[in-house]
Amino acid sequence: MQQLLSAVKINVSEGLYLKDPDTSDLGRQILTKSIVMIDELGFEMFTFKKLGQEIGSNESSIYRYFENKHKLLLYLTAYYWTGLEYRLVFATHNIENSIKKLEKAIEILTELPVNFTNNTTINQVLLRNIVISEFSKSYHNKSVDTENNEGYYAAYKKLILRVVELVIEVDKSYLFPKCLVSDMLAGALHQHFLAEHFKSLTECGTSLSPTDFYKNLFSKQLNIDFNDK
Amino acid sequence: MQQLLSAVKINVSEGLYLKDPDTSDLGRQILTKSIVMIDELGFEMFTFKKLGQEIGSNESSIYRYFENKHKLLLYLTAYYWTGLEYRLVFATHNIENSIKKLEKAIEILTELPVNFTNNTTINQVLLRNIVISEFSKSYHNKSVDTENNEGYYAAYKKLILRVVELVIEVDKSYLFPKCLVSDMLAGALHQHFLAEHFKSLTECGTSLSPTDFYKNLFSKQLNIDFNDK
DNA sequence: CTAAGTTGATAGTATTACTATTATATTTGC
DNA sequence: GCAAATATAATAGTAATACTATCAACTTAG
Repeated sequence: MQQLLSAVKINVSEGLYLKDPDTSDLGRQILTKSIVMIDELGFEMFTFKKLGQEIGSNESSIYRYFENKHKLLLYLTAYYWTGLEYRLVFATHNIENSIKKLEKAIEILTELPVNFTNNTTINQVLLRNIVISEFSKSYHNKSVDTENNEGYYAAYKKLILRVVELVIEVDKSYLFPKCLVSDMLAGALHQHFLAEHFKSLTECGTSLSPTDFYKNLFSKQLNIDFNDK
Repeated sequence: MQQLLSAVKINVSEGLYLKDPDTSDLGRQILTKSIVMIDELGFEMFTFKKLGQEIGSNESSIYRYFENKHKLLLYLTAYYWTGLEYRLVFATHNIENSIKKLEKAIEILTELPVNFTNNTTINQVLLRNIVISEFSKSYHNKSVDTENNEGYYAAYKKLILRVVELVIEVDKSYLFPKCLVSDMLAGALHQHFLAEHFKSLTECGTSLSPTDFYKNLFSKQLNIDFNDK
């Protein structure tokens, strides 16, 4: 399975780049180092000039891959959500029981990842940090509707709707499957953030995790028991 | 009550401004117009220079009130959360039944506001729009821990912890009161945003609202019925 | 009436977010 | 092995941002 995953090439919406960064050394270096630098500096302080200096390349060369840093962020987050969906599909495809399936889905969407592929270009752990802190900035802007039309959020939406199907499978009568799943996906990021910076606002920490919270939440919402055999 | 509320002066943490904007004409104009402009342009496109031009004043004069636009955003959002807490306290203080109390709290925290005070400086409706789109940006940055220590998020935390108390009053045995409330407060903003820009990811829209979702959520989590008499 | 405080106007700096141009490598196709 | 195409590097330049500093003008309080 590990090998299977490492062989998967994750495709990201073409509008997000000018030139596919996964087809050249420089492109892959842009991905690798931008993740490290955005994690380190935060998105606002991160610039293409600084990135160029880090990778011993030139600002203008980076602009040939990405129109601007916002598009790069969209690329990285789309990559993240697509990767999560792959994981979800692989991890659940051979589970028969739909409750067990949903349980697995919750785990995958709420847990912090380890580096789950052998991909050496993209550091999954740092990428997850970026998604926690920066993803909401990618859609909280005035061009969100245009960008949504361009399909830049397709990976995120697809992932949510896939889990919505699982929820419906478990409880057809539940009124808010979309709210519940979209709440969980954004909420899990938020709870991880609170656990790090606003400890007084969450029970999540060393003994309890967002996964525990959302499993409990889902089981009561859908009137199911994840501990049943 | 309306008069009582309009007489309330909302105090915001002193570190957020260099000079209290509520003590001069220019200061109040900064508040009034910045809300309109941030709502219109989005926070990134909003600048003190443009604001100065709008209110017929000078960039440098605005800098005498706020160190930078980030501090202004923190001021505005702190003002918003403080105002919400006032509303919550006034609306629940004469309710005996703790379930009814919690129900009221959910309504206040998840509904879109009308202009609930006579305050002519601050447009509550626009301010709420700003909170929906921009609040998460205010804490998603590298100085969040310092700013948290300075008390810049005190209003937000106080509000959450007040509702956490209500949850505990209703169900002492529930494991995740803080998660539940912090999830709701961020989640309600998120659901309103989805309803506007990602309709496929939420049931919230014309017939169902975030309030409906979270009332349903809380009632199942805490095993209570908001429709009981 | 004077002193203190408030505002306005102007100027200046470093940085950002690009675009354009040209030179130099490197790859590839034949 | 060479020409052509492509990729990268280097440099320069622009408009805008996010400030800081200075000084003059006006307002207000004692």
